[in-house]
Amino acid sequence: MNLRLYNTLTRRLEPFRPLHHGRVTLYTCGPTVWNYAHIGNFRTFLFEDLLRRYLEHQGIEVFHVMNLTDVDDRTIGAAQGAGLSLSEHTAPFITAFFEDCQYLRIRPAHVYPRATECVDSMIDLVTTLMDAGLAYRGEDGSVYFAVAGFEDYGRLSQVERRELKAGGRVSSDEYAKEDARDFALWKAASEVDEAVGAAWDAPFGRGRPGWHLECSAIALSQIRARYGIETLDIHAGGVDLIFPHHENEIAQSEGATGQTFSRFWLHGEFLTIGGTKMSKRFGNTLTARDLREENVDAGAVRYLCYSTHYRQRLNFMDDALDSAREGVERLGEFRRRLEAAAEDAPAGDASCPSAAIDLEAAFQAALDDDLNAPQAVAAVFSFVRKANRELDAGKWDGVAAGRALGVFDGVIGVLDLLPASVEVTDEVRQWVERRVADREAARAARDYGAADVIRAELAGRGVELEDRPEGTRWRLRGD
RNA sequence: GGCGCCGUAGCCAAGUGGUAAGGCGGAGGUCUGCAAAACCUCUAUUCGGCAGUUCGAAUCUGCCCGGCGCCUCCA
Repeated sequence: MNLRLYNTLTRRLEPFRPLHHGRVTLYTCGPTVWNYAHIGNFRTFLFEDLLRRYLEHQGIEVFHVMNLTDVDDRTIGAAQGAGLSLSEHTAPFITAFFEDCQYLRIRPAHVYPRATECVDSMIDLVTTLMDAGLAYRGEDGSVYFAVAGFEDYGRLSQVERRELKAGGRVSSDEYAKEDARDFALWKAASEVDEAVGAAWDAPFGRGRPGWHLECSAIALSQIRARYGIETLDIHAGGVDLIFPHHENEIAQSEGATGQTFSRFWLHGEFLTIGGTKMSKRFGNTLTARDLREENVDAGAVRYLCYSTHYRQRLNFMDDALDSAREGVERLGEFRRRLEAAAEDAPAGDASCPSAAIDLEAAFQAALDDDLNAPQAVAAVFSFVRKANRELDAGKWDGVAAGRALGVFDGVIGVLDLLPASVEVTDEVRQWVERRVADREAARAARDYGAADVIRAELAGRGVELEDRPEGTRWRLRGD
C-alpha cells in the first residue's frame, strides 16, 4: 500500500501504515441528532466514506466506529423546546440520519454507539482521570479536566496557549474552573437536564457527560473490546473539530491511557453555500432531505463532493449540481455501452485492454495521494473517452470489454458515482415498450410525423429514446 | 487582536520548480428519416496584481488587491 495521508497532528503528508497489518481502526465523529444533518455534515461523511472504501478496496479490514451525539446542549435545548424527553426528540432524527446515509450510499459504520447508551464507560473514564489527578470537581458540581496537568495539550491545534478573545464573554462556569483552558468532562445536572431525562448518577455527582468525553469513551471502549488496544489508526472529522473537540479528546484519552489516542488525524474542509459557511443565521442551510425531496440524484451529490479535494473548501451551487448530474449520466451511459459490449462474450482469454490497466494505475495513484478524488475522477473520464474510441473502432471483443468492465466497476465502486437506477414498475415498462413498438411500426411505414408524436409523448414522461442500428433503446431519466 | 486558508479557461476544478488533468457549457463533426439521444474532435502561450530568486515558477520569496475560516462545545 502506498497511501499517503495528510496528518493534522504533524501538518504533513505521511505514508499510512496500519498499526496492525491488514486492519485499520477508524473513528469518525458522527452527527448531533438534534435536527436533520445538513449537506456540510454529509460532505464530511462522504470524505470519510471514500477513505473507508479505498482502504477496503486495498484489501484492508476496516473497523469503523461512528458515534451519535444524542445528549448535549443542543439536543437538550431542542427537546425542552419541543416539550419532549431527550430520547423522544432524538429518535426521529436518528432514523432520518440513517435514511439520509442510505440515500447518499454511504457505507454504514460497523457500530453507531449512542452517547446515552455509553454513559457507564464515560463515568469510568472520568473516574480514571480523577484518580490520575487530571480532573477535579468544581464548586458548581461539574468535573473539569485540568489542562495544566497534560503537557501535550495544544499539539493538535498547534497553539501554545489559547487566549480568550478580547472582550469575549465569560460564561458562569469560568468561575468554577481553575484554569480558563479547562473544559467540562461531566456537567452537574440542571433542572432542564432532569426534565428531559438527561441526567445520570455518578460517584462524582449526578449530571451528564460533556461532549468531548463522549468520543474518547466510545472510541476507547470499542477498540478495547474488539482488539484489546487503546490506539486508533485514524480519527476523522470536520476541520472545526480540531479545536477544541479533538484537542480535548486527545487530552482525556491519553491522560487516561498513557497511549497515543490516534496515530492519524484527518480533517475535511467545509462546504459553503454562497461562499460562506452554512448557518441558521445566514439562512443558507441545506439538508440531505431537501435534496432527496427535490429528487436530486445521489450519484450527482457524490460526484459534486468528490470533484473537490477534501481539504479544500467546496462551494455548493445548483449549477454545479446540474453539471455533476450530466457527468454522472455520461458515466451511466458509458457503463451501459460497455456492459452491452461485454455480453455474449465468447469464451476466450483476451488480455485486459491497456486503457483499463492505465485506469487502475491512475486511479490508485490519485487516491494514494491523500485521497485526491478529483484526480481519480479525471482518470475515470479519460478512460471513458479512450474506451469509447476503442469501441467505435471495434477494437474490443466481448472478452476485452468484459475485462475493461471489471476494472471500471472496481474503481467506480470506490467512488460510487453512477446515477441511481430509477425504479420502473412492470406496468410502466409494458406501456413504454408498447409505445416504442408503435413508434417502430410508424417509422417502418415511414410515417415520421406519428413517430415523432410518440417520441414527444414519451419524453413528456421522462422517457428518452435512442435509435441505434440494433433497434430503439429507451431509458427513464429522473428529474 | 492572534492563527490560517483560498484566488487557474464562460462555470466548477486538479496540478505546488520543468513547460497547464478532468468535468460542465460552447463550437464543429459522425450516426440517424430527424435528433432533443449517443459518440468523436476542438475549446487557457497562460495560472488575482507587481517585483524578486532560478537555466526554468501557476508552483519558491516579498509586497499589494480581493474572498473566506478558526480563536471553548459548529462537519
